Amino acid sequence: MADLLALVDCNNFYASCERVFQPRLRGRPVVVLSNNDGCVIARSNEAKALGIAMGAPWHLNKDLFQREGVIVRSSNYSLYGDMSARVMQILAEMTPQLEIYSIDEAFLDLAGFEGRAEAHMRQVRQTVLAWTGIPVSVGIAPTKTLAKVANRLAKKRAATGGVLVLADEASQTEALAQLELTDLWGVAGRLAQRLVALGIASPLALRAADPKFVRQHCSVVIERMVLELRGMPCLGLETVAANRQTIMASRSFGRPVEYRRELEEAVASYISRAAEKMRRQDLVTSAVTVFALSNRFKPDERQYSGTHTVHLPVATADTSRLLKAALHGVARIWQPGIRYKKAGVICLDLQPASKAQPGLFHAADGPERQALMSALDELNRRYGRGMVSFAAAGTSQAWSLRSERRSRRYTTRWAELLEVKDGARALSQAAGSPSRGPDPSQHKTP
DNA sequence: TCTGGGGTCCTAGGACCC
DNA sequence: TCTGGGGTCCTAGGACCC
Repeated sequence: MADLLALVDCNNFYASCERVFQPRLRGRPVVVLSNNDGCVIARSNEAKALGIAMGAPWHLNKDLFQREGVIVRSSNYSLYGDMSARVMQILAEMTPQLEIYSIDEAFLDLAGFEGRAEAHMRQVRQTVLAWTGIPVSVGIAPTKTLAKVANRLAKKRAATGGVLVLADEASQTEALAQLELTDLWGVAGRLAQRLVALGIASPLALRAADPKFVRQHCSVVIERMVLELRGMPCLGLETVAANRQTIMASRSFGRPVEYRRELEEAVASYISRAAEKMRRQDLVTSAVTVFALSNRFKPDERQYSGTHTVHLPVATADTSRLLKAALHGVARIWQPGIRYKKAGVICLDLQPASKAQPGLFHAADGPERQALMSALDELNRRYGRGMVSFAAAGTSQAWSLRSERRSRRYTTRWAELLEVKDGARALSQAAGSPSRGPDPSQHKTP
């Protein structure tokens, strides 16, 4: 039999956290609201029983909340982050391998617990509850997708005592028979519609589907899902946290924004938040996306979604440099006459500041560019395509060495990249086009 | 008047290369 | 200059998750 893994999921996490510190909330309907108190992002079981939906806008439900005596809390992310760390700490102490999947979920490797997986996880569940006050549910199965299924049913069926094992095909079949397509992890409305159109109307039908067929008509994601439902693991346990790829800062506006100045001010504050986050994590970015959207809830207003990415000559987490780039982005996407509802910035292509790669070789259009293009060909021949790439930056063209992370499939080491960089500079100079970008050798990485 | 914020992965399609 | 196939890279956008 395949190794088992467990999914531990905190019940109604944010609502449970509030209860830990306010015992009077126990047994009563509790909801937690999003940042601007805009909509519901967590509900206690009692609140769910009242029919309050996830994401329900507060302003449309105020009356209901009042009538039913629902206790409404603003979110307190530092509290939730702290509680999460305590829960994860306990899980890590009780099982050797785990993947922290989100603030309130973790996958645990149960290899080595043969024959006592369920008993062990009941023990874990009791310990977490006793030491933190947070109730959790546990699903145990051979694959992540089935563990999600088990977890969902463990939450729903009181008789399970919060732990459900789906180790064999018979129990898996029985479980899947009770679910809708959209109960599966990774299937939401659109995908479910597509599957139904293909004649696949239930989780059991999906399990029985031909993997190649669903890949052809949907995607490789669904193909994997079919195999996972059959108990064949396609999604491994990622015990080492992957490096973050993007950092975003965005907000909805309390009232529509109609002046460019206002949008610029908002973007400036997002940039400073994002830059702060990056510096805290010792990261730098080499491209910033700016976006701004109209109000999608007002179909009679003109709809607009503007987005523009600005490539930076040097990877940085410096607020003023990022701001300059972002304001350039605002200039590109600004449309007068739009009532903007939301905007934000996304810092892409994150790299550790200590390993940040310096160096872009700016080139003008025209003959110089031709010369650099042939230099690029030469580099591609020498080092393989993709090592040296070409990026548009405003009206000029920029040469950039791709980050080690982006080009990991070329398995190139840092020393070799330096060699490529020097080669590129030598070539561009030989081609009669002095590099006008910052001199990479002068650039001090922090 | 009031409807979250922060992520990931995948695909399609165009540009460009050999 | 044209032809075509095979390939990479980039971006936008869709879909999903918590």
